[in-house]
Amino acid sequence: MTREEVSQICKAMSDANRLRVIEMLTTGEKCGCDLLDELQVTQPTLSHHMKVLADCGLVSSYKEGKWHHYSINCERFKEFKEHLNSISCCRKDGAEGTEQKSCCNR
Amino acid sequence: MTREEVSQICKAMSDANRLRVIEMLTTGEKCGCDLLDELQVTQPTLSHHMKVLADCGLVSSYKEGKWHHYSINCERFKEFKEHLNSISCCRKDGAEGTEQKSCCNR
DNA sequence: AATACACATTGACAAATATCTATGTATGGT
DNA sequence: ACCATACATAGATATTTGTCAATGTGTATT
Repeated sequence: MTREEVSQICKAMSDANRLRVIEMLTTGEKCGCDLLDELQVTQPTLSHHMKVLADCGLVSSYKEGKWHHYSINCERFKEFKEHLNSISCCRKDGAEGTEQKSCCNR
Repeated sequence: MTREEVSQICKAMSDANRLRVIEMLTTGEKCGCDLLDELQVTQPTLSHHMKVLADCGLVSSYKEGKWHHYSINCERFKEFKEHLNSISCCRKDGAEGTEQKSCCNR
């Protein structure tokens, strides 16, 4: 997963309404109208948000009659989480005594 | 961690330059000038990005003489990753046979 | 004191984003 | 055939964002 892809997914998740959608989808797939009931936005706005979530690959959908069913793209979401988990914020070597107080190359 | 906090952190990570900064900080703390050497932005722009990263709590800093040393706030970053990991995209019960093809409440 | 360096702040601007209203397109029911 | 529902698209607008040039502040060096 490239840095651009990570940034695109983060951007998709940076909106509270879209985060809410993702939370709702964790309990199983939903149609747009179900999502719309819970959010304080108009239908075109939801449509826009779902496109953003689909474009970055986080959400999949299929059409059945009138309804579009949305669900989390589990594989994609896992890739994303694993990428973040691979970003370590602590030094891995056990040498606690050798902390470098300054890394500045000057 | 509230949804607003998650969205704020995601927004901070939604910029490729800021993601690059986070990657660089995984190898240890850096001063602004070190970061500036690697990025294709001016100093005020970097200053802006570092403020965004600091405001959401992802990055800490301290001043030493002329230099500001930046590092990842490990605790905060871990909180964030754990929050994401807690968002499951698959059903947990082992009942593969009972997949619901439609969740639409209509 | 004068200069150089590291960084923040201010103000400006273009691009991106979230949101809405209005409208179009299928689909299903009466 | 008509109407209601579910969703997308187009266009408009206000806000946010990324970026820069100019400038200010503190620190170290000469």
